[in-house]
Amino acid sequence: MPGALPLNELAGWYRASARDLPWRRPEFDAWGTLVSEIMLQQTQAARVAVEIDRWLTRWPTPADLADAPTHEVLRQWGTLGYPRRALRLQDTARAIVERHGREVPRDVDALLALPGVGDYTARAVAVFHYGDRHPVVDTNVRRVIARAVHGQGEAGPAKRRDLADVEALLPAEPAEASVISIALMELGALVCTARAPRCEVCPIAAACAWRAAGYPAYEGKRAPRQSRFAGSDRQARGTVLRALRGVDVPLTEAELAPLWPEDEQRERAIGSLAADGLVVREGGSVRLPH
DNA sequence: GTCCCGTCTC
DNA sequence: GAGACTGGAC
Repeated sequence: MPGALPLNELAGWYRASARDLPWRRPEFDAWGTLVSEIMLQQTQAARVAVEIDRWLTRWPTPADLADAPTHEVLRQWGTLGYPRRALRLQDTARAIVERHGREVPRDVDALLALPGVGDYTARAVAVFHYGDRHPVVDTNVRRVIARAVHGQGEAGPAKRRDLADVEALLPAEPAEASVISIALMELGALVCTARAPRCEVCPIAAACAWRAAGYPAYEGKRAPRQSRFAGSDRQARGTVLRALRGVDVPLTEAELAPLWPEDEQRERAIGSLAADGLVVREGGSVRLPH
């Protein structure tokens, strides 16, 4: 087992170099933290940063979002991507109102039970807002640990085991553990990046097992190649939903047809959007849910 | 064109 | 464990 990470160097680097992001402001409450973490699941921080304040101004509490018309929630979600997250966020707001007395739960298992909240998001809220001690493991953290601790260039597919691995290297004190978790994420986002790591400015380069081994090429399993977006069902779904966000009336199949001329794929896209609850078919028309 | 990268479903 | 799911950056 390689030596321990220099945690003091890492924490010091974070304090000096962290980006000034809205959700790191001290006045961000538990709800704001949860909303921002859901948005950050699939979307770059810079894009979330320009949307989060507008969202929280409109729906400052779970009760406000629970009562909102779903079509307005989808419109406000805009082009953040993966709009099923917006539906699940509203479902989560309703669950918080109904099951948790309008307060975002602190307990990790209660958070995990909320729709759209998985291993990363549940612990991010418990750690970054409530200050509890848990491993917060996203892809950045897994890559940093893979390199610095295990001497591997890449992390390979996510495993449950990763949580225990990270937990083992966190300081015992919850506040210190929280800083290390956020610092590992920030290091992976800014310095220990996937494609062009900037080892010359890395605060833990001297202890990095991958660097010490001479940057061996990664031999393990890789995530499968992502299929093409152009011409995909994903693109067709996005095209239909974008059109519906832009109007406040249902669109007929005839109005949608020119936007995605291939009939079979357009129908499949509308059908899968309806199955997800993102659109409603009514007669020969398609609309956003009320 | 390639990469990004958490949750859910199967 | 594998694949679906968006839109934008590079």
